[in-house]
Amino acid sequence: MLSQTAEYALRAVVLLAEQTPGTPARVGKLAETLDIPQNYLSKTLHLLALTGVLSSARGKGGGFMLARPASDITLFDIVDPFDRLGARPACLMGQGECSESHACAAHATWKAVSEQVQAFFLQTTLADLGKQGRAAALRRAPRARRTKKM
Amino acid sequence: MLSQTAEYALRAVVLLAEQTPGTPARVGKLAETLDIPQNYLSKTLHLLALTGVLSSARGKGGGFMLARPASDITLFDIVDPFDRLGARPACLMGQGECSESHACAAHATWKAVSEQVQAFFLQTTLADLGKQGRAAALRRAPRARRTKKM
DNA sequence: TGATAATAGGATATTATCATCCGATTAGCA
DNA sequence: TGCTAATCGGATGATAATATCCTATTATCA
Repeated sequence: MLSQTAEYALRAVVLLAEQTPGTPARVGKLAETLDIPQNYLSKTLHLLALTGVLSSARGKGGGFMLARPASDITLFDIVDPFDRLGARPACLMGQGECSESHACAAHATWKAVSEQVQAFFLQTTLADLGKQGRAAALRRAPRARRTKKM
Repeated sequence: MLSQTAEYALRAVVLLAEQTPGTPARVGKLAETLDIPQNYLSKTLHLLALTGVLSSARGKGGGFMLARPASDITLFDIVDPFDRLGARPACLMGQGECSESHACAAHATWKAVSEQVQAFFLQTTLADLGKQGRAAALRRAPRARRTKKM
């Protein structure tokens, strides 16, 4: 679903959200905890600093930390710089223009599902991830109708 | 959302479903119509023939055609050989085991959305794609709450 | 039975993603 | 002001996905 890079970013930011606010965390420590290549994570987090999700401090005692409250950071903010969730052509079949009027074969059916995915990333904040218990407010999906063949 | 290969497969099979049944279509013609590299499409369709979705005939007058009625072929059947939709670890954060008991931070929230996506592929058949008009039976997703920053 | 039209499929090239290396830059502290 | 700890970031290497090439195989038809 997500690229490796976006997944790294997500895991690192979730970890940062658990840190005591105001104190930056070193990339080396994060990378070790999460088992992610350090230099790679460094660049990934750097990009998130450029987009305003994180703030970074160089030099001794430096590191990365959230740039704003967890409740103000959506999963979209974290993932989009890497996976372009927004710019993605919503069309399943890769058709250039696939609007209501000029729809591809899968358009109508896919659109509803696709919007739910986008809404999830746009609406879920870092803070929401903490409260796992009552997060099942989202209604469950219906069970699959057929079993796989193959 | 889908890999290039899976998208090619989907578009080709949709086109095959529109063909008059019983008469195989040549890869060369399909590739030209869909603007897909011919040799690449050839292998893609060959794999679908191996999984039983298509049947193929060699020699003069040969080609590919659906192996069973369009209403018996789900999008999952077409896409899974390439993108392993089923085997995909359902965990957003790439955590190895992410069950109800030992859940990652995003588990509960993501699960509902993820299941809707899977259900879409499992339930939607090639035949369904034809009837676009009334396909909006699937309820619409709620509108996004926040606007993007960046 | 030979010519022709089609898929079958291995080998290989191309491209994008993922990852590493290492020097440059910056900030804190003695 | 020099030493050290950290990010910054370009260059480069490794791996997987995508695409092409070319020959083998199979079936139809004259």
